[in-house]
Amino acid sequence: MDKTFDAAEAEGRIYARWEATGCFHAGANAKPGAEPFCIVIPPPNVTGSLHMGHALNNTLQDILIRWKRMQGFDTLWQPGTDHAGIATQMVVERKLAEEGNASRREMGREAFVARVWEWKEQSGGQILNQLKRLGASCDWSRDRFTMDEGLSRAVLKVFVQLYNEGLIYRGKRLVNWDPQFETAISDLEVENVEIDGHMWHFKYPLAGGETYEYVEKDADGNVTLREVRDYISIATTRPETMLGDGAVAVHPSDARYAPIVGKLCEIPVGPKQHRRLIPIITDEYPDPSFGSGAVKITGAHDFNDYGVARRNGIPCYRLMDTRAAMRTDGAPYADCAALAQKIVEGARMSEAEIDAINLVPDDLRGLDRYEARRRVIEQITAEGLAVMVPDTDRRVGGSGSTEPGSRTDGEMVPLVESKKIMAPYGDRSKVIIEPMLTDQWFVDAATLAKPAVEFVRNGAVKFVPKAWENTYYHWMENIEPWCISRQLWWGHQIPVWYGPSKEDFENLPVKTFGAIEFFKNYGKFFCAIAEKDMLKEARIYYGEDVKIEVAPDFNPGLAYTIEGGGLRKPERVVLCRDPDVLDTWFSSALWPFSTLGWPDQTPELARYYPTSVLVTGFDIIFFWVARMMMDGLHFMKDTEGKPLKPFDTVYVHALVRDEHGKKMSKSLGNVIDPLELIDQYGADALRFTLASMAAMGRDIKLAVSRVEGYRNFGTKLWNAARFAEMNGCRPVPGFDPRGVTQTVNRWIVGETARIAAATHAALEGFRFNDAANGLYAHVWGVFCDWYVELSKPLLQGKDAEARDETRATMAWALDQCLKLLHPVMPFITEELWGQIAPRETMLVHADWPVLPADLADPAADAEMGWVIKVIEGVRSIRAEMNVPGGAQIPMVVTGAGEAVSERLARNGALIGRLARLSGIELAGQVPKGAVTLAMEDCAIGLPLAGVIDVAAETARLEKALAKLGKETGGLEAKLANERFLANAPEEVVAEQRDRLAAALAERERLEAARRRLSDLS
RNA sequence: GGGCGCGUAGCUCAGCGGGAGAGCACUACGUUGACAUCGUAGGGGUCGCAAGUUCAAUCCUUGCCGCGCCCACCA
Repeated sequence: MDKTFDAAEAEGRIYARWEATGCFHAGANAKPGAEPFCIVIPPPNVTGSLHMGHALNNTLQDILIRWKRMQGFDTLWQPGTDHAGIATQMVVERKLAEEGNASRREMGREAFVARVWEWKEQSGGQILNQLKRLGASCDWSRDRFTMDEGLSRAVLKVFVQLYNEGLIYRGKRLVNWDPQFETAISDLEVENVEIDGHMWHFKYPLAGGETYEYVEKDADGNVTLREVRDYISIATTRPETMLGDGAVAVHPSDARYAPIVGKLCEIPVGPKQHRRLIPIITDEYPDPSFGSGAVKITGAHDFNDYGVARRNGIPCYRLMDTRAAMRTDGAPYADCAALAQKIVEGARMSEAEIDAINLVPDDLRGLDRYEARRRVIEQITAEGLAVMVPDTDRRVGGSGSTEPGSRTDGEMVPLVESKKIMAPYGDRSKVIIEPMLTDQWFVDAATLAKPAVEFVRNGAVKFVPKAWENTYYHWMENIEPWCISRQLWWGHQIPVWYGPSKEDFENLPVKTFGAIEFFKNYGKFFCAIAEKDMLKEARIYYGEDVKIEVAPDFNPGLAYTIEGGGLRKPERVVLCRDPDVLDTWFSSALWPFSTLGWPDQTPELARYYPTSVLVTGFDIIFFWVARMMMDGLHFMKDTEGKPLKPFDTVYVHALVRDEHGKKMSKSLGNVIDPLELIDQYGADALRFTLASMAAMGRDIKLAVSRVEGYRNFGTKLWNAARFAEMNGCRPVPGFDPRGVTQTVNRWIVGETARIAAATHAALEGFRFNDAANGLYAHVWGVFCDWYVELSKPLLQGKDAEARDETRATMAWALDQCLKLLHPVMPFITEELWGQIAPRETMLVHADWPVLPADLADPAADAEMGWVIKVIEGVRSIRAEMNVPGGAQIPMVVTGAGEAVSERLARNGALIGRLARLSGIELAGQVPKGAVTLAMEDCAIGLPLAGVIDVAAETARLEKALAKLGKETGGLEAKLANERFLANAPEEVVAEQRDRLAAALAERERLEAARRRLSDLS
C-alpha cells in the first residue's frame, strides 16, 4: 500500500466503478421485502454550478441514502435539475449582450427559447458531474428536468385541474413588478432593504380656493398652532407617484382635518388646466402622529394605498409602463432597437393615455421614475407648494439639510426629511421593485395551505429541527395569493387561450373590423392541456360554423379578431395563447411526484411516494417545501382518496457561511468553491467537514483548516489500514467477535460495538455531527492511538494463537470502521475495502454493522482503562522530568492488591513497551528518590536517581495535590450537605462517594510521595 | 414593530441540570518499522452580565447588554 490515499487519482476511478455496476440504481442492494427509502434531490439550476450550499445539502442526503442502502432498504435518490426561469433567462440574455448578438426581443420568442435550450444542453451536465465529484450516489438513470416532456405534462395537468377547480384564477391586482426583467414576481422574490431615503412635504391646494382653520394641539390639549389654510399638507417618499393619486386620506379621529373631509383638493403637478381634483377621505390607515397625518393614496403603485383605495372605492391609476420598449397597447415602437439601447429598465412614466385620462404630462412621459421624481419636486417647489420651514428647524430636527449654498439661519427652506426607508428589491435583479396594477394569474394558496398545515400539526409530516414548524405555520397561516405568471419566455407557457366572450362575439357591431383591445374585459378563457383539446372546447363554444384559428405569436392586438361585414354573422375568430410562463416554483412544487412519473401511474410512484426525507436549507421552506406540501396533498391520493403527503420528514439544515459568519457572495469575494476544496483535499475531507459541522439550528462557518484536518484524518485511517496489512491482519470469514479471548481484543470489540450503536443512533436522529465526530474520536483516539499500539506485542509476539486472534480482530474492527465511515467518507473507505481483501461486494453494498450491546466486556474495559491510565501517567512524568525518549526506566509498584498484581502480570509487557520501561517490580515501599504516580489502587514509583529534579518534582506534586484538594473539597461539602443526601437521586450520591474515595486515595499517595521527597532533601 | 436564534479556550464550534469538551492554532520534546497529512506531553475558559428556581445551574426562568437572521404597510 502507498503511504497516503491519492484522492485525485482514486475518486474518479471509484465513482466510475460504482456507476458502471449500477450500485446507485433504485432498489440496488435491497433485501427481500425491504421497505422503500426515497429522497428527491432539491433540483439545482440546470445551468448552475456547485456551491457550498449544494455541497452540504447533497452530502447530507448522500450520507442518509448510503446508510439506508447498506442497511438493505429499497433506496432511491431521485436526481434532477430545475429550469430556473428568471435565473437562466438572465444568464442567456447577458451572454447574448456580451457576444454582441441580437437582444431577446429582436430575436423573437421562438429563436430565443431555442437559444436557451442550446445553452442548457451545453452547460446542463456540468452540475451533475460536480455532484458526482462530491460522491453523490443518485440513481442517474432516472435524471429528470423540470421542462422534460413528462414533467411538463404534470405541470399542465396541475394547472388545468386547479383552474377548473377555481384554485387558479386571473385577476388585475397590484403585483411586484421587476423593471429589470419586466415581469411580475412573487412576494417571496422581493427583498426589503433599508436604504437612505427622503420624505418630502407638499401642499395640495383645496379646490376653489377654499380655506379652513387648522388647529394643532399638544398632548395636553393646549393649542400650539392655529392658522387659516387653503391646502392640506401631505408627506411622501415617492413624489413621482403623485400623478396617480386617487385621494388624500386622514384618520377619522383626526380633528385637524375634520373640517375638510369630503372636500376636494388638487394634485399640484402638471399644467394647471389639466390638474385633477381628488377627494379627502377618512380611513383607519393613516397614523395621525406621523408626518402631517394626511396620506396621499396611490392605489396603483403602493400596497397600502391599494388597500385603502379598494376599501373606499377610490380609482387606481397606473402611471408607468411595464415595458421599456413596448407601448401598453402592445404595439412595438417604431424605433424599438434605438429605444432599447437608450432605456435600461422598465417602469418609466407612461407614454399612453390610460382610461382616457391624461395622467402624465407631456414633459414627464417616458422618463425614468427617478428622473420624474426630481422634476416633480422641482416643479412643486418652484410653484411654492413645498412645505417650508426655517433652516434652523431642519437642523434642530436632526433631519439635516443637504442643500448646498450658504444660508443664514432662519431662512425658509423646503422641508425634506432624510430617513431610512425600506425599499423592495428584486432578489435576482437587485433593482427596486415597482408595485404595478397588472393582470396576472394567481393560485388560491390559502385554500391549498389548509391541509398542508394540518398534516404538520397532526405530526404526519415532521420538521427536524422542530422549531422550523413555527416558521412554516406562521407563513402558511398568513399566506397571500401566489402570483404564478411571469412575463418571461423560458418556462412552462400558461395553457390558456383567449378569445372573445360569446356575447361580445355575437353582439359586436358587425362593422367593426380589426383589433379590439385585448384586456378590456377578459373575454373568454380556454384552459386545456393541449391545443387540440382547447380547440374542441372552442368549437363547442362558438359553434361549428365559425372558423377558429390560433395566432402563432401572442399579439394583444390580434387577441381576437372578428371579421365580418354588413349584417352577416362573424365567421372567423383568432384565438391567442397567453404568452406568459409559470413561476419556476410552480413546477418544483410537483417534484416529489412528477419525477416519479406522475401523471402516469408508474411502479416507482407507487413504490416510493410518499418519499421519506426531504433535505433542504431553511431559505427555501416557503418557496419550495410549503408548495410541495400544498400540491402533493392536493394531487396525490391513496386508494381511498385520502391525501398523500410528499414526504415524512423535512430535515432543515443551516446555511454555509464563511469563516467569520458572513454569507458567501461573489461581491464580497469570500466564496469558497467546493470543487477547489475537493481538488485540494478530496471529496471525503470536504464531506466529513460539512457533516461534522452540521449541528442542528446553527449556521456553518466553514474554515479551510477544518477540511485539511479531516483530510489528515483520512490519512490516519489509511495508515491504520496499512499497519493492519503489514501485520497480516486479513478478514477471517466467519469471525465471531464474541469468541475472542485476549483482553485487548475483547476491549476493542466492545468499543467497536459502542461506536456502531452511537453512529447509528446519531444518524437516526439526523445528528450528522455526532456521527462524524464520534467516528473521528473512535478511529483516531481509540483504534489508532490505543488499539494499534496495544496490539503490537501480540502481533509481534511468539504466541501464535494470540497473534492470529489479534490479526482477525483487528481486521474485523477495521472493517467495521470502514463500514461506519462509508456514508460520510465513501471514497477512501471503498478504496481500503478493496485493497484489504478480495470482497464479494463493494463497500457501498456491504452490510451496515448491527452489533449487539453485550459484545462489550466491562472487565476488559476496566482493565484496558487502567492500563492506559498507567501508561499515560508514566509518559507524563517522563516528559515533565525530561527523561530522554530513548531511555528505559524501571517501575516499582507498591500497595498493589491481588487485582493489581494480576493486571500487571497480564499487561506488564504491554505497559513496559508503551511506557518504555526497563522492568516492573512489585515492592512494599517506594524507593527513595522515586517519582510517584498515584493511582486509586496502587502507587507507582519511578526511581529516577540522578535524573530527578527535586524542585520540579515537588512542584509537580503540589500542583496535582492542589487540583485534587479542590475536587475533594467540593465533593466533601456536597456529601456533608443533608439536603443533597435527601434530595439527590441515589446513584448520583453513590457516584459522588466513589469519586471522593478515589480522589482521597490518590491524595493519600501523593502526600506520601511528597513526604518522601522532603526526606530526600 | 413582531418572531426566531446565538453569545463556552486565541479562532471555529459541540455539550445543555450533578466531574468544563473537540478541531485548528500555541509551547516543549521526539523520525521507536502504520502514519511528520505524525507521535508524546503541556499551557489556555469567573461557559455575555444580573437576579431567581433547585440539595445542585454553563445548562431551567426572568431581565439586561451585544450579535445575527426571518417576517412586517408607518406614508
